[in-house]
Amino acid sequence: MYDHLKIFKALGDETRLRIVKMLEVKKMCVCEITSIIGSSMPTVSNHLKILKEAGLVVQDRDEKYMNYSLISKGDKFIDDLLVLIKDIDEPQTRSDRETAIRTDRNHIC
Amino acid sequence: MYDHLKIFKALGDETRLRIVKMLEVKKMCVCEITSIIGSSMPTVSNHLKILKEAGLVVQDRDEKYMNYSLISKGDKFIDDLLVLIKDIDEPQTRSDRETAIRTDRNHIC
DNA sequence: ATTACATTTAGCTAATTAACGAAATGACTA
DNA sequence: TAGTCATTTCGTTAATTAGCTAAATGTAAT
Repeated sequence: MYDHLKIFKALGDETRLRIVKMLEVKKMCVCEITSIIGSSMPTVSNHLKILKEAGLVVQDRDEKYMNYSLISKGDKFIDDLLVLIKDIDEPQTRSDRETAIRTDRNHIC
Repeated sequence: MYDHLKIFKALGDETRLRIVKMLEVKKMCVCEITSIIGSSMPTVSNHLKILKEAGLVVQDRDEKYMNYSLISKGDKFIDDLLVLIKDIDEPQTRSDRETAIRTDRNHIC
């Protein structure tokens, strides 16, 4: 499967698009994302893997947490795509972003 | 399902991405597309419906043929996305485009 | 070492998706 | 009205996908 197809497949899933839109506002660890998405941790972890393999997100460890964030300087196609996605403003993902801002990982994880 | 998700789902299928890339080079009727894609006409017709409902392609009748083409002036998100997609150059879709140029509907349909 | 966060695997549902052939229907042309 | 291109529907099959729980493993901090 070629890269661009992989990218569109990654984004063509509601849960993964929700995750991408949340990561626009802040870096998040798996358990924060899990608490907002409402799926199990293995499920969320797998979605993150798919996003990572599509080149959309990157991970870095922050002490005991694994932080996920949108890739900042990657492929031109992906950078431009992420700019386009920033303009998406839709009730579910907006609510997720507001929740994400209010969420403190020290209370959740 | 909200619009942007519908768009990514439409593009997250190899056959439909092939169709989009072919439509970059010319308007095509269903039987031309069918002959290049190699699926049955009902199948291709359904893919075109999905692309149409995502707002990516439009149709217009040209005599006995139904021409499909990429939307030229639509939603800003879609316009920008189609610009990004233009840069995709990958063996399968390139070959499709070359075939499309060489294809004469009067011989095929 | 133990704890905490994360990932992976396995085995399992359930839902969705893509495809087919065949047949009926539409839409338009000649 | 007969022919052609296109669409839709039906019934079916096969593959993929998303989700779960449970359990094992990895990784790093305390």
